[in-house]
Amino acid sequence: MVRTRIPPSPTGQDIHIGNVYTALINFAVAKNHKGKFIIRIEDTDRTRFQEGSEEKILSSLKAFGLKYDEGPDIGGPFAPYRQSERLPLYKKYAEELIEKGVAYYCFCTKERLTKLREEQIAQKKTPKYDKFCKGIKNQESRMKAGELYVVRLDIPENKIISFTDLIHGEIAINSNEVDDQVLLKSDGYPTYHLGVVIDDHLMEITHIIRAEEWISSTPKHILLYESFGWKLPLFAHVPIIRNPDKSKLSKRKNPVWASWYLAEGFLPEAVLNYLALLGWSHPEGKEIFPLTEFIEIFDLKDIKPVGPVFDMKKLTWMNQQYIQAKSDEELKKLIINFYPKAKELSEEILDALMPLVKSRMETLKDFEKLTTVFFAKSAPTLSDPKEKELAKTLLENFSSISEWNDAMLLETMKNIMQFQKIRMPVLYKILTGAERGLPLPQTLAILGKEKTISILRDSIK
RNA sequence: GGCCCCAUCGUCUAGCGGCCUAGGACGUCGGGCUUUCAUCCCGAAAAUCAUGGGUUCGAUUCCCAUUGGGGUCACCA
Repeated sequence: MVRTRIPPSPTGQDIHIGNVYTALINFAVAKNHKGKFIIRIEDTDRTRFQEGSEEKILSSLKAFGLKYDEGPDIGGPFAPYRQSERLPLYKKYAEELIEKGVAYYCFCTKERLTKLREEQIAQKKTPKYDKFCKGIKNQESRMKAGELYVVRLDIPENKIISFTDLIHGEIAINSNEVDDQVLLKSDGYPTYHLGVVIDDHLMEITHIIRAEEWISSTPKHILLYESFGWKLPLFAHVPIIRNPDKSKLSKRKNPVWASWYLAEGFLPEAVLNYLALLGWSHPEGKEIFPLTEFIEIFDLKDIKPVGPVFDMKKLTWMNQQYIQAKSDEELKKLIINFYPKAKELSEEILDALMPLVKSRMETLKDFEKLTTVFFAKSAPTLSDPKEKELAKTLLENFSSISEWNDAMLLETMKNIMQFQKIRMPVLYKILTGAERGLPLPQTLAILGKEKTISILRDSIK
């Protein structure tokens, strides 16, 4: 049984879009193998903990359609799925490591650690803990005296630790490059390294699929698995999504929160489709395909190890494609849901608007600015005398239209344009305030004669 | 800086030794359609396959080096 997971930490206002990408891959691998996709909240950093973050993360995941089989809010056979609720476990395993002699207590103060690091940096050496506390005397009495301590992993010297990454292949790192990582913090919480390994094992995770930035700490994890005598899971490090300047996608340079994309009117399935195309391509060269199809044909080994740049332009195009593929009825629902004010319009108007609006929306947000004329309470008065004159002409001509439909309106407008030697944008400006927009005759036909006339009256006041 | 990962049009990518005078998509620029703007359709520009060495009858494809980019070096994940 394939089991994958993502371990978000509730330290931000929402889930990072890069994590949505990782979640997508985890989800696809699990579902492709008819396995389970799990969410485990890694809330072990009390200083960075943010209230409400977990709820937001979970709701975003749901909004994107990445339905998880086990998680903190829905439970599962390996509950609890929140690390803060599993504290005794980590302590127990940390002690086991001490007993086995592969970890040790450390009483070093922040000050000593800082000083040590500064010295090492001054000597142009890689900062590393000097194992000062390894085998130190009086441990018990110091602990009893209330001294703070941590548990550190005792990294062996000069040992090659290698593993096969499903995306990168063989990766070997010398243990000399690895620091004696703190496993259990002085507040009793585990660090990421202890927490993931224990929980991934206990929760029977088969594939560790995470971002590439974790490659360098994988040796620590492997050492832990070996120390516990546990079977190693499969590792796959997916590329890190980049800013246009190639640096790691960050909120300073790009919108990164999942809900931002939703709030901007991007469709979840479009975002997922776009994400799927990063580092991976459809065997038939398809650009647009549903999640179900992706799940069916996706294979981890086909992911390219290169860090792709996040291209908002292509995402926007993708979104537009998805909007166009919607039926009028579906689109209407999406719009009302996104922009509740749309309900002020009658069902009839909304229905008539859909085909007009569909090919002109890149995001759901675009509906608002495309349809302002329908929501305007009164039209602004024109100041330009020429425009005013034109408005009068329109008023006269429109008033005499007996059959108020787009064909008649177009005919009338064409005549005026020809006679006045003007182009369409001029009429747009007068009637809608903008120089372009939805097809004018249709717009006015939907608006109705009465409203159109009143706009023109207002404008020449 | 040490270590690790990576390297095909501006961007996402196809390519897994000969089919490549390198294909597709986004974007860009032309054109068509047309009542504006879009959609849609057609076309164009755009990569000396980072560079230099090998291996081979033959390298975008394999190997090495260099260069460049990224990641990582916390009681954060």
